[in-house]
Amino acid sequence: MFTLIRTEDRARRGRLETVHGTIETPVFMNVGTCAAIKGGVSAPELAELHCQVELSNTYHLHIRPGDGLIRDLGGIRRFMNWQGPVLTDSGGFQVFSLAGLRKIKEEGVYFASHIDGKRIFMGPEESMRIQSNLASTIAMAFDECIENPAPYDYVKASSERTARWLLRCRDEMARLNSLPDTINPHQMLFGINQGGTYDDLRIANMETIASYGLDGYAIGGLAVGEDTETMYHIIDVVEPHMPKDKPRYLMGVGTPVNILESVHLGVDFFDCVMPSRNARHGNLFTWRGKMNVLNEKYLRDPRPIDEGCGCPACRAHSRAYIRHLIKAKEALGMRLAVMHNLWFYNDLMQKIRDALDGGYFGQFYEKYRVVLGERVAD
RNA sequence: GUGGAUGUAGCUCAGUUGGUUAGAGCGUCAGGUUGUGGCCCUGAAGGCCGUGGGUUCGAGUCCCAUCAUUCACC
Repeated sequence: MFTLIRTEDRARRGRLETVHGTIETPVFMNVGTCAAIKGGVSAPELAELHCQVELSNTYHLHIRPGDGLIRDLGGIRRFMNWQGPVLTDSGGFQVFSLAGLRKIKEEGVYFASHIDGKRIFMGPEESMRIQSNLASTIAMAFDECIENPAPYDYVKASSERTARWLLRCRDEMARLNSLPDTINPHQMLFGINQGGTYDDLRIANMETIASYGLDGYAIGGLAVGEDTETMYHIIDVVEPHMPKDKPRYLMGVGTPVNILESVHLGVDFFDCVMPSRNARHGNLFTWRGKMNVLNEKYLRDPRPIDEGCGCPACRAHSRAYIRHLIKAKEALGMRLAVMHNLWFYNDLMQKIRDALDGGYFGQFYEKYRVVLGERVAD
């Protein structure tokens, strides 16, 4: 059940109630591909970082350790001891970004595992069955994610096929949810909009899938090669055609500024590997902009990463220490950096929600769309 | 002490029969990273080629001496 609490122009303050807890939106979902946040942050610690929704991945968990095993152990939430909601990505993106030797047909995709090269088939029904076994709160539709730019005719054929796959996802999900031994019989399904960088294909696709009456709608196929202005343009074009009373999810995006701009355009859900991946290489986010803590100027800097930050790294450790740990490839260095960035992203979303609640999101947006994209001065 | 081997970037090493401005990997410095393969990409700085002499139009390369490191044998 999704409720719009307040809007300011196109920006939305909402609430999604699920069987695994309530999600306050706009929200950033913390990416834990293999039922783990890379960098060594456990699920209970994730809660301390104010994470609301954990994101895991169908493709990776299907290959290892296997969705049957996770089902036997009570589903992914029990497996990783995460109390809150979980969103599982369908595997569509990974099939196209990781797997080798793929062959796309109407029934689904034939591809080779990136772990051992084993031949695997995944289609809409397989993806739904895996996600049902994982027993996530929200399942994503199985789609084809096309890199931009791509030829018009190919994008048209592909997005139409993805829409046909979506109906099969919906039907299979309904069947699985009605089975007596399903772990989460209330599993939700989000459809995914495709259409590359072509306005007419995006709109046609969105209008088609909006009629399917799903639990939420995602914009996929962005931040995959096109420039940032094109990405904003597509969101701007598609958003008016998305159901107002359903959550909107922009997949795989993005930088703090990307998120701010997209909330401004009416998006509710986000996920991105950026806070964790960048953290592992010393790129940290602060309220005064971006920082590379590996820079030599931080060699003897006794200050925390971001003064005023309440994260476990900033409460206890200096820039000099964290710089040393990452350079020495100590696991603790990555862990502290990842915790900081996840805390920052969750804090960013909290402040966005506060601004929407307080009716000053416009001012907040104008101020931070500039600051957050800059590099910290000192 | 005798004989051999090796000395080139911070480290490990390429460098053709002597021929433009001496290269690579790693490290360092600085960018990038968007539904995650603990990756990957881009750029930059950094050299009296152990030292001194010689041969030559021209030497990292050939010759002599010397120093250092190292191995073998006394």
